Amino acid sequence: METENGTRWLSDEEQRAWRTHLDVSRLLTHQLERDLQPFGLTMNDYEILVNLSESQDRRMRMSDLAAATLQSKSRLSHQITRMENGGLVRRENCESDRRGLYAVLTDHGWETMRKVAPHHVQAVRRHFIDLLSATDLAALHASLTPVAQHLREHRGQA
Amino acid sequence: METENGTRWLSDEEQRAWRTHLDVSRLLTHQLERDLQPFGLTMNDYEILVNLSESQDRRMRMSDLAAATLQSKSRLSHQITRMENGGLVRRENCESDRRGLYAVLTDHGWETMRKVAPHHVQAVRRHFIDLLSATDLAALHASLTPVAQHLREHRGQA
DNA sequence: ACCCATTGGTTCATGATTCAACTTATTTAG
DNA sequence: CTAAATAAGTTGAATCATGAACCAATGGGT
Repeated sequence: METENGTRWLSDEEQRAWRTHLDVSRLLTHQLERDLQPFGLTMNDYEILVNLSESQDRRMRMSDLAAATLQSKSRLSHQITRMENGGLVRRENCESDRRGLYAVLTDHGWETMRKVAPHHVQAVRRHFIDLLSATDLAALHASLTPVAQHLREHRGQA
Repeated sequence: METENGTRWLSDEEQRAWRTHLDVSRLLTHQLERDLQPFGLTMNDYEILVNLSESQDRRMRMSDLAAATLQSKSRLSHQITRMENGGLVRRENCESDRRGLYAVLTDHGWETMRKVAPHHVQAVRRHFIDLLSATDLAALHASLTPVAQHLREHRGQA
C-alpha cells in the first residue's frame, strides 16, 4: 500500500469509495439543479431562500448569509444582486452597524419559496433520501459529521 | 411527517443528514481545489489527466472522456482547449472515424501527473479517507453505490 | 482624542460554464 | 444509391464564479 517514494496510495476499495462519493456529489447537485430549473431557480438561489425564510424577520446580514451558505462575500454579493433583480430579495441597511446590510426576503420571495419547496423536497427524496434505509442514512450522517467538522476548521488555510 | 398538502417533508434527522452530505461535498471539493492550486491545476484538469494516464496509449476519444468525467461535450471541448494551451494535452484526429478526435496526454502532461498525484492523494487522505474507519468507508461506499447508479440512469431526462 | 488594524461589503477584470446553433461525417431506411 | 436522421465536436454569446483591490465604518490601544 506504500511505495518507495513514501506516498500512501489508495487501496482499490478506497479508490472506489472515493470515486463513488465524488460521482454522487456531482450527479446529485446536477440533478437537483435540473429539478429546480423549471422554477427559474438555482440551488444557490434556493439555499438563500431557505436561510432567509427560516430567519428572524426573514432577514440576515450579508456576512452571516455568506458564512451559512459557504460562499465568498464577493460571490454572495453578486448573487444577491441577481436575486434582487428577480424581485426575490431586497437589500436594507443596518442601523446598528452602518457598514452592514441585510438581505431581506420579499413577499414574492416568500411565495416562491412556498411554491417551490415541496418539489425540491420531493426531488431530494427521490434522488437521495428514499434510496437509503434509515440506518444507512444515520450511519452516513455519523461518518460524515467529523469530516464536515474537520473541513470547517481547516477552511481558509493551507 | 406528512402535511395536508401531501408533501412528505424531511424529518429532522433526514434534514441533518442531507445538509451534512451537501456541506461535505462542497467543502471537500473546495479544499481539494485549493490543494491543487499551487500546481496550477483544477480538479477538472486533474481528473482528465488521471483518465488519460490510465488509458491505452494515454489517449481517449473526446466523447468517452466527456462521459467518464460527467461533463458536457461543450464543456470538455473548452477544457481541452485550455489544457492544450497549457501543453498538458494535445488533440489528434481519429483514423477510423473522421469526425472523431483523441485527447492525448503529452509528455509534459504525464510528468505533471507524476509530480502532482502524490500530493493530491495525500490531500484526499487527509481530508476524507483517513477521517473514516475502514468499516465506515465500506458502509458509505455500499450505501452510495445504488444512489450513483440511480442518478446515472436518470441522467438526461425529467 | 487619534491612529491603525479589522470588519463589512462592493467592484472590476479575468476565467469558467452553459446552452443553442452550427459543421462535418456516419448510419439507417427505403 | 440516396435522403434523412443521428453522432462527434466546435464555436460564440451570455451567465456565473473568483480573487484582488478597493471604500467606508468600527473598534481598540495608547
